[in-house]
Formats: sequence, C-alpha cells, structure tokens
Amino acid sequence: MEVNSDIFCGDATDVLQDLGENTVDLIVTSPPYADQRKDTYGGIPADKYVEWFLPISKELLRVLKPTGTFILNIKERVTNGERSTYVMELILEMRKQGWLWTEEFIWHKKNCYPGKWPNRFRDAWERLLQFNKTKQFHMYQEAVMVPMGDWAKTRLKNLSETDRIRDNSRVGSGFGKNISNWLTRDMAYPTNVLHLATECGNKNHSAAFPLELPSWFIKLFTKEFDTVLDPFAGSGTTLFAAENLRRNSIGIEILEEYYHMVKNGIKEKEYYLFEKEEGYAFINK
Amino acid sequence: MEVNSDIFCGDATDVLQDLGENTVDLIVTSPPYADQRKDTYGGIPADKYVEWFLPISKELLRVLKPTGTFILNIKERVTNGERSTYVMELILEMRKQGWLWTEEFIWHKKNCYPGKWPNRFRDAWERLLQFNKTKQFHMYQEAVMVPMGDWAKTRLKNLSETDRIRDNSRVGSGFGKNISNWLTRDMAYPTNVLHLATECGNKNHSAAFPLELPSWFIKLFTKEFDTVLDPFAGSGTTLFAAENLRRNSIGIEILEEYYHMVKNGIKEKEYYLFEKEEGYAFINK
DNA sequence: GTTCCGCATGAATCGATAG
DNA sequence: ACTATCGATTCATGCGGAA
Repeated sequence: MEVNSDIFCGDATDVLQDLGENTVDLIVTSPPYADQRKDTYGGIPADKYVEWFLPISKELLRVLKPTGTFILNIKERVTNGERSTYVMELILEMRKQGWLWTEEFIWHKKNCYPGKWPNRFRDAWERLLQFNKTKQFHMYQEAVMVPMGDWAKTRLKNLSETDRIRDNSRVGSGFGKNISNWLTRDMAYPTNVLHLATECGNKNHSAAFPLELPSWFIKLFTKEFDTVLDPFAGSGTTLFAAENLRRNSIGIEILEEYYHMVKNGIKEKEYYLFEKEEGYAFINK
Repeated sequence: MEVNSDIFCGDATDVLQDLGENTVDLIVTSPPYADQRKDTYGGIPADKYVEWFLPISKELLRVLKPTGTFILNIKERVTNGERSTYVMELILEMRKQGWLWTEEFIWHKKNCYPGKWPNRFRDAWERLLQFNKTKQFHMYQEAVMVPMGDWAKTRLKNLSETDRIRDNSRVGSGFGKNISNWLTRDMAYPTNVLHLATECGNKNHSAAFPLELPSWFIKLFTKEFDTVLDPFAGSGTTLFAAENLRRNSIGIEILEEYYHMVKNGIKEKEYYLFEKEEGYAFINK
C-alpha cells in the first residue's frame, strides 16, 4: 500500500477551501512569524498578525477531523524592548472560533541564534501550541516513548551539567546510536519539553525546523495511512516526515520556488530518509 | 556591613501599602496558583485570578525602583482538558497597568512530577515572566555566565574517568580548586531557558522552588546590599537566597505558620546555605 | 577507516546613522 | 519625531578536508 503526497501552490486560505470537511488527522505547521522573512514571504506586521491568521485557522478547524490535532509552531518577536503579545491574542481569538487550547509544548533550541545585548539573553525556545477540535482526540503515547532506566539514572548523574543537558537532548529527540541497548531497558513517557537543535548546515534551504520535530508529533498523533497537513509547507520538512512514516500528506506553499523544490524533493529525498527511518522503526515498536 | 531581613505576616495587598515608593530592586515570587493548594491557601478560582492579582501587581509597580525587575513564576493549570488562559490575560492586563513585559524565561524542571494521563504528558516547565517599570533596568549578565558547550565536549572528554568522578563529587559539597582554572577559559552567556531540578526533599512547604532559581535572578538583576522582595514568601526560599547573597530582603506571608517558620529559619538555615554558597561564589567572579 | 580542527551559518537584537 | 537600514555582537552544530 502506497501513501499519497499532494503539494499545492497558492495562498493557504484559498487552497484550504478545496479540502473536504473532517478529512485531516493532524496539522503541523510553522507559519511565517510577524515581521520575519521579509525577503521571502513579505512579512506580516505584528499588529495585523491575528487578523491575518484567523481566516486560516477557521479553515483548518473545518478540515480537521474531530479526533485530530493542530500543532502550531510560533514565537513572538521583541519589539521596542518588549515581547509582542500577538501570540497570546491569537490563542484567545482561536478559542472563540471553537478551538480547544489543549497544551503548550516547549521546543528548547540548543543551538539558538548567537548574540549579546545589554538587557536580554539569547532566545532558546519556541512555542508548540496544541489545539484540538474535541476532547476525544487520538494520542498514541507509546510511539514516542524514550529510554530511561540505569543508563539515564546512574550514568548521567555523574556527568557535568552541560553534558547532562546534551544527553537529555538525545533522549528527547529519540535518536542515538546504541538503540540496541535501549531496547533491553525500561522505557518512559516523554514530557512536554522537546530538546532539539535547529538544522543549520542544510544547503538547499533555510530549514524551518528539524525533521525530528514534525516526526515526533506525527508519531504521537497519527497512525499509518492517516493524513497530515501543512498549510505553510516551506521547504517541506513536515511532508517529508509524514511520507517517511507512511502517512498521507497534503502541503500548501505560496512561493513557487519552494513549491517546485518540494514537489521534486519528495522523490529525491526518499532514499536518504529511508536510511534514517530504521532508527524510528526501532523506537516505534 | 550587615544585610537586613524583614518578614511580615499579612495579606500582600495590605502590607505592600506600608512599603515606600521606588524602594525595591527586585521582586521574585511564586504566587499561589489558581485552584491549587486549596488546603493551605484557600485557592483562588481560575476565573477570578486576574481580578485577584491586579491590585497586588499595582502595588508592586509602585514599590519597585525604575531600574528594578519583577520576576513572576507562574503556570496555568489544566481545567476541563484545556490550559486556562488566566496567565495570558494577566500579562495583557498588567501591561495596561504600565508594566513592560520584557521577557519570558522557561524553567525546565528536569525531574518533574511523575504521572500518566491518556491525553497529556508530564508538565516539565513553568513560566518565569520578566516585567519591568522602564527599559533602563539593571542587569548584571557577567554574574551568571556559564561554561561554553565546547568546553564540556573537548576539555572534559580528555579527562580520565577517575578525574571526572573526583571533580563531580566535589561539586556536591562545594567546588574544587581547579575549577577556578575553568573560569578563565571560555565562558558564555546563558539563554532564557533554565535547567533546574525541583527540590523534592523540602519538607514543610508544598510548592517550593529550588534555591538556585531565585539565586540566579538575584545575581542577574541585583548587586550586593540591594533590596529583594517576595510578597508570597511561603517557605522563604527567595529570602534565604537573598540573605545568602548579601542582599537585603523583605518577605510577606499570610499564613502564620509559614511566617514563624521563615522568621526562625533565617538564622537556622544560614550555616547550611553558607556552605553551598561557596560554589556560587566561584561562578560569580 | 577514525578522529580532529576549522569554518560557515542561522525564524536575533540593539544602537547608531540616515532619510 | 519617527521609521528604515546596517554593522557589531555571539555560539552550537554539522560539514569537509586533513592528520
């Protein structure tokens, strides 16, 4: 059985009209942040952001199944020395639309952007907001269990603080080399804090988020042959993750350049991803 | 020169009236969460939380110096399957009072409370909201610098196993001398994500945060002989941290039981804390 | 075949300068 | 005055080339 991958070029609000009601199991997306990526996406002003996003979230609510989940990756920027409030305002408005704000996961970016300022430290985290249509959403917790036990308890305890943080990141992402060891040990459920580095060495595109991020949520909230949607596909990370995990995927991207890259890349990347996939397979059992 | 420590028993709003305008350099507090700890504090309903807190934050704005900072440790609880929105509403309302919402730090609780739910993972983080009165607040970034990531990777890797164990055993009871060498090496500024374990061994108070948490902010936002305020003193962690770092401290606690405990404990705990302090002192130089 | 260095590169932010 | 642009600052990561 083959999975289906569709990528459409156009404005998210328009293309979403063509999708059927209650057809999507999971939405994972990272929309352009306010006033960011001006060169590629034009940049939505901070004070227009909520107004811009609400028509899209309304359509997303329509296409999502009652058992489905919407994961929104977003972070407010600093304006005039203060954090902007549009993310909070967006949550409040989306609840009025009928969304349930179920949870807020934290993505701890280990390799955040460098810099020094007199009144501020580096920003090392982003929000991963979980919204649902009903309280009866599907969640497959066993698919993302992480190894625990003596390895983490005793070995890590003797390491330095920085080492411990580094190793925790591996645990959170579910990757590592000694998978065979993990299998014989105890497994534990993860928390709502994810430790992942951004992918900066990628040549073709500025990767929005690492492959592990959508992969983690896809494993957690869908099963094989479910349908995953990303209305801001960008470089296609969510779609590749979905296809790789044998989920049907739908992508929308407004920029033709990215659209073509994703359309071609799906086939191209399959082999590369498949190699990595073995790691997932082990962990998913 | 001696530092001064005052602890008052009473309602925060009332006692704050007696404090002078522009007299406090730093406020660090963890107010009772909505509907939590009903047995001890009576529990403020989630839908009344903002209304309850605003008179207090208004007084805090008055007593804080223009160069001062207010750190609010808070996390919304889950109600009826959803995260409550009172923290977001509180931020929006406090901005209307004149507070600047400068930053949101994340406290990653490494050993968070265990448990399993069908639709939710363990909650491993809390918000540390930074508010300011003006943009010209004091910040002493050098006081909280941490060793660089590269340092752990290369330097530590070359040490023998016994060396590593010996050094780490010293950490528990105060640092060894050779750490002073590390300090002259590569240090980096931290990020806005704090990795701290919760103190589970705390006997008398239900929801105390670890000593390192207020200590970190006290070092970051004050200098010696500045004044630190905690309007919800609880078991007195903030006050002990302040005194220990030679800052003047003011505490307010509504429950007589805690009030007496803190009042007596300040002297009692001094020795215990002082031993630990050596570790901090090294890092602060 | 490994291990080790060197180097480019980020969903950044501030303050100064220019229109 | 108020907004747009630019340079300086900073550090974890993963790659490629070298020992």
